[in-house]
Amino acid sequence: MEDYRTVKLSRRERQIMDIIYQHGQMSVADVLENLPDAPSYSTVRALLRILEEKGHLTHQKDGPRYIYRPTQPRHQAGRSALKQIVQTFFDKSIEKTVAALVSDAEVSDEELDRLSQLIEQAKKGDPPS
Amino acid sequence: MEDYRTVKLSRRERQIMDIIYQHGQMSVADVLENLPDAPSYSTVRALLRILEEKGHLTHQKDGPRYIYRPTQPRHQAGRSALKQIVQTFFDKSIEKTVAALVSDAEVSDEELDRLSQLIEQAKKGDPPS
DNA sequence: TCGCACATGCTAAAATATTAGCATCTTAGT
DNA sequence: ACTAAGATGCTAATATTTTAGCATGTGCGA
Repeated sequence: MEDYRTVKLSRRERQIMDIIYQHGQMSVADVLENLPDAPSYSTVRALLRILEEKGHLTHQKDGPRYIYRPTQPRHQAGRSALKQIVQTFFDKSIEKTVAALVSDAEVSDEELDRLSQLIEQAKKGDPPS
Repeated sequence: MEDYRTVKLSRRERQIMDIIYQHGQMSVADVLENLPDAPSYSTVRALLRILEEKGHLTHQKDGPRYIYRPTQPRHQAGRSALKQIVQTFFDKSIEKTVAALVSDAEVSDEELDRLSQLIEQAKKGDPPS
């Protein structure tokens, strides 16, 4: 699946997708609150409708209002987005990418330990065939 | 510094920035070649000019042609982009992000070993004050 | 139940992004 | 030095995005 962030999406559309992925699901009002340089309510509604037409969102009714959420699962969208970043900025190298992540200075020793475990598991759990 | 991918950039503008970050520096013709749904030469030139006006690119002359490259260093832009992804898709968790990276199945054992080393170094090299 | 608050449906205007074309300049080779 | 190939400067048309406004529907509390 193609990363929606590289797909033919306009600036506002991308902003909205990002916000909704971050929160899981949102009403129009929720999106409006979280949108930088917030436009009008109507504007947000129009964009949500377009994103639904394009197949990136669905909505369900919650009382009088619509609740929107992504059609593509979050983890899957995250993977694609990550892949795109790795390719663009880190020469497709997982190593360089992780290096950038852990050099953030705000990563605690506990977290680093958990990362070590994570990698050990990856080694055992998914050996090359 | 703000991630240029979340900044007020149009679809084409972002595409171009990504391509140039991926390659380091490029001529107009280079960009054109690498642009999906390639428009005309003039179009690409116009976009490069706009991106330069906005401060995201600079150019220098190389013989008869312009060579464009980003004003913000690649590693810095990469960090910002990564941060944005971590926030949007992985609940700001480095751990979840790395988990997604190493579960890619195409990560070799050698690479996983290097990752382990990387994390050990991070633990020793940058202890919390 | 009734009405108000607040939601959506729809349409259309304004702003911005995208594109192309022509005139002009500059380099590299003859 | 001259010229052809190919680059940029500039301007303007087209397409798309972004926005707002008004009419209409719907749920919840008095």
